[in-house]
Amino acid sequence: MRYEKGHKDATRAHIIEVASAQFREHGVAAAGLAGIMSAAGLTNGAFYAHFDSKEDLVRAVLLDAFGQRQQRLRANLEHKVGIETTVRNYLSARHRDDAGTGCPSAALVAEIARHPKETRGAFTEKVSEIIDLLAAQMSKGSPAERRKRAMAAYSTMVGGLQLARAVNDRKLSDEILENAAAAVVKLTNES
Amino acid sequence: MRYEKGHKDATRAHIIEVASAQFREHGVAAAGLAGIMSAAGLTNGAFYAHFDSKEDLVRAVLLDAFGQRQQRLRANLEHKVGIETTVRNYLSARHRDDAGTGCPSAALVAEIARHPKETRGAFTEKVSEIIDLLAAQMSKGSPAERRKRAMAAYSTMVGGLQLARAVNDRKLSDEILENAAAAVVKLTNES
DNA sequence: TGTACATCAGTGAACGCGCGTTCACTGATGTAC
DNA sequence: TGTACATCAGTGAACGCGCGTTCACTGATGTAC
Repeated sequence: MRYEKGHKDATRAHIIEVASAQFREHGVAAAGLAGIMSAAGLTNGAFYAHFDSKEDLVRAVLLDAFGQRQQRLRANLEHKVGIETTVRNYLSARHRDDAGTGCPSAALVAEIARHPKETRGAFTEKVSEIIDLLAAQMSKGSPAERRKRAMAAYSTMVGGLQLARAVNDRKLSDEILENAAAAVVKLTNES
Repeated sequence: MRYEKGHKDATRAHIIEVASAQFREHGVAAAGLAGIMSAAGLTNGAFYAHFDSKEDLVRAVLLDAFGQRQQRLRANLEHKVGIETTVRNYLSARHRDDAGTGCPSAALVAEIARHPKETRGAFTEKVSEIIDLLAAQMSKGSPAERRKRAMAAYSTMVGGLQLARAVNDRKLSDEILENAAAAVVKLTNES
């Protein structure tokens, strides 16, 4: 073999990594395959040795990006990090200003709603798992009540981050982050 | 004159109306000018008699669509409709299933964040006014406190509606709407 | 009153461009005999 | 051991297509003289 074992898998993972950042930063539609492949150090023709279509890549990116976020949430759970820390990190200036490595929901949710059902299915599954992880970080209430509050919490987090990103006024943007975070913290501390 | 007085203004308004629906339904990037113009009963060449560029149309659409929503909120205020009704209408199955006539923030916020600063400026101004109108509907708390809660409320509404639209599972989608609405109602009734 | 010209909303073909996708090809390696 | 062939990740040009934008033109009307 010309390439060592595992080379192709590594290349695939690298394409996903590059695409993941570009999708979250510029949106799926605005990130072209030629740009992604050249940023990955390859030519555009090689793409179809790894993926069936751009849509196939979108699905792979969603699973990968959400998977990374789940790992972080699981680590938080294991180290008994409070949900307030999770929420404050999410609704932070750093997260607002670095979409490329941030939450896939905040970056892509509206676009996903217009994608084929396979893509939406992958998104749905991951969002449901994220909601469960948020619920697991809460201390008070029954599991069912916690999941309900986690849905509201995630809605506020995703919406607040997006509004803070879109708004052209630093002060208003900071206020949205702060007030959304305060509301989520309050909500999650109830029983 | 070949056309009666006001004809051009009416045509412009009609293009904005058609574009407004298409942008909210398919996104700005996915809605092409040729498709918008032909849906408006015109040919693509006529576009530039009304707008400088697609970006110019985006700004006009934002001002118009938000303006319509402001009118409805002002009418609610005048008729002393409770904020619970506003919130329940926003986080409803009908609003979820009809993006074309719905909230421009929920449909376009992530895309707006990637647009030029003039467009973001128009968005910012309108979002700030919407937040004020939500705050005005609240009964308890000082104006400053109400505006803070309105920011959190709007974040939850925008995020919840988007998640409900993207998710591929009717039950989960309904739950997100319900739990986001319950959290917003609770938040807005506090002092 | 009749004719020549100006106005202007809208037409429709064309522009260059980047998109997702296809495909004949390359070239380094492993395998068969 | 030496040679012919198979494998396969990656190359790079080309495909048709739709995009935003431009522009010479149309044709019905109002205006000037």
